[in-house]
Amino acid sequence: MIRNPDSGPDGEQLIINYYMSKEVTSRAEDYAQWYNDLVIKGGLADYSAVRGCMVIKPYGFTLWEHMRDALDKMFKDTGHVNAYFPLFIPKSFLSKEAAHVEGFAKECAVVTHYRLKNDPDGKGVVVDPEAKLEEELIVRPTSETIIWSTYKDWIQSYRDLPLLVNQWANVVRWEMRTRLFLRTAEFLWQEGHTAHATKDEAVEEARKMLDVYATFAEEFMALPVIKGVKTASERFAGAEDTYCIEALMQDGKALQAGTSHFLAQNFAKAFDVKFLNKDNQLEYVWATSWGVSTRLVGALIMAHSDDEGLVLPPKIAPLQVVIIPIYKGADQKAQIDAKANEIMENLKSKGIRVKYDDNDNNRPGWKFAEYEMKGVPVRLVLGARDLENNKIEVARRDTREKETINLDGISQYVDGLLIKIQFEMLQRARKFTEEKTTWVDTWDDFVKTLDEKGGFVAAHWDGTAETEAAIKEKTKATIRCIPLNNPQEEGVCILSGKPSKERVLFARAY
RNA sequence: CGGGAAGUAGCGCAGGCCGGUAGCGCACCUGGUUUGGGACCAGGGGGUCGCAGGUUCGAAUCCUGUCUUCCCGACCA
Repeated sequence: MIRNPDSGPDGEQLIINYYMSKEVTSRAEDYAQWYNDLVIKGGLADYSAVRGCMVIKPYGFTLWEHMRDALDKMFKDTGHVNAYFPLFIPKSFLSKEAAHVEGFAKECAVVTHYRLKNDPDGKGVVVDPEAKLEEELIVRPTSETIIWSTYKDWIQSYRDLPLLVNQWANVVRWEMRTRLFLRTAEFLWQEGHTAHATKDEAVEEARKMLDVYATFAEEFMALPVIKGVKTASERFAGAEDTYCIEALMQDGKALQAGTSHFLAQNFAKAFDVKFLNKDNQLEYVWATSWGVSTRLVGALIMAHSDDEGLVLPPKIAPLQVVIIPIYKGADQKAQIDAKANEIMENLKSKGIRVKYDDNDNNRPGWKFAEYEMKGVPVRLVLGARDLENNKIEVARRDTREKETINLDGISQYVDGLLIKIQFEMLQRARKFTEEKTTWVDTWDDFVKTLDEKGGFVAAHWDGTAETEAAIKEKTKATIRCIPLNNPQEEGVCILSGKPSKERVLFARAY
């Protein structure tokens, strides 16, 4: 089935070359196609036989695992524990919170039957009409309802609080239009669901988890984000406040990379979750929920990659270093093998994910291009000439710079280089985001900036949903967020001219 | 869900108008020569042409339906 299973670090089969085509559409030519090419040809994911669903391939899943593991540790470090709730939600649960059902009803997959039978006409199987469920089940689009129906049983007194639970799961939202990683009908994510005794504590939790997301995005994904709060119309269905991290992609469009919701007592009231406080009085519980998804992989691609392929930040790259030999004949090969294996062991002992690709089926140039496509941060090239001079060629993926380094101390050098690459990727992305953030004060400048420059546009807004909708209608731009700690400043709304106290961030978005 | 395009070997495509039993490049297998930016020679294997019906002596080709993907809109993480 799977041919050519290259062996990666610890025997993982990370690189599977189904796709041998060499061309990636350039960003300038067709940004959307460039993105698709990278996902497919970079070996991250494939289309599947199921509409709107993708297959995450080993290389892409390893990337996700590294993201997941880092986040999971951060959740645990902030006092959270993992649990698992059912995929199916009784239909009646969804309708208990009015705003929630309204937000999700249009994109729910529904289970109506529990059995198939042989087609009486002889071909295949059909749904058995006798096996209709009394109450249909919704495939979770998110788990607030099933979780809060459970929390009702878990929470009696203030001593049961706070309840800090996270789950890693798949969810289904029946999207009209899907895009690999960015919007698929089924996706992987984590959803944290917490219960608190006080409003302040719940708000603090929502803000804390937003900070966790922002820290993760910057430290691991090298993705600078803006922390903010959503306007009422962009709020999560059932939330009182939705916080978000917003990131800017290379094409100037914004992408919501994570959200954290202060749910107030909405779900507690819907599911009747009360606790006895210290004064022996019953109160409704305060709630939060927060999540990031495999969409982050899409963000990662669009923030850093280039026309040669993926560019992955070292901390989460499935492979951090690849070593490629160049040799003539078996004698040279043997010498190079010995040195390459020594380097590989040294790097592994530093915890670096490294692969020595001495596969003789492909020549060096082919491998260079292949690992550039896959976004491996550092490439080491070791040839007979290098061995003679006690040198090695070091190439970094992000800048495509090559240099020749003394072989002594190469593993320390690479260790440092990975840290440097991680840091510089963040610096570059941050500079890009800053340069693509424009302060404008007039409608004409607003439209012109969106059309010609893209990016975030910081402008005054009168605070009404009507104006927000009108701006979206006219320009396709939405209010991405009202930044946290936003400076207060007198001004007038760019559209209505009414007074405003602060600027908000507009952008066209994914 | 509306408009447009597409589906033929693992990948990229030709053939289709004009029906007659499928071809090219890359990849793959064998042998050899090679290896500092996607090598070359020779030989070889692989496809019920997305799927299901229909028309016909005969369908990749014509007709109908259906599934999937891409692009543009409306909805959303």
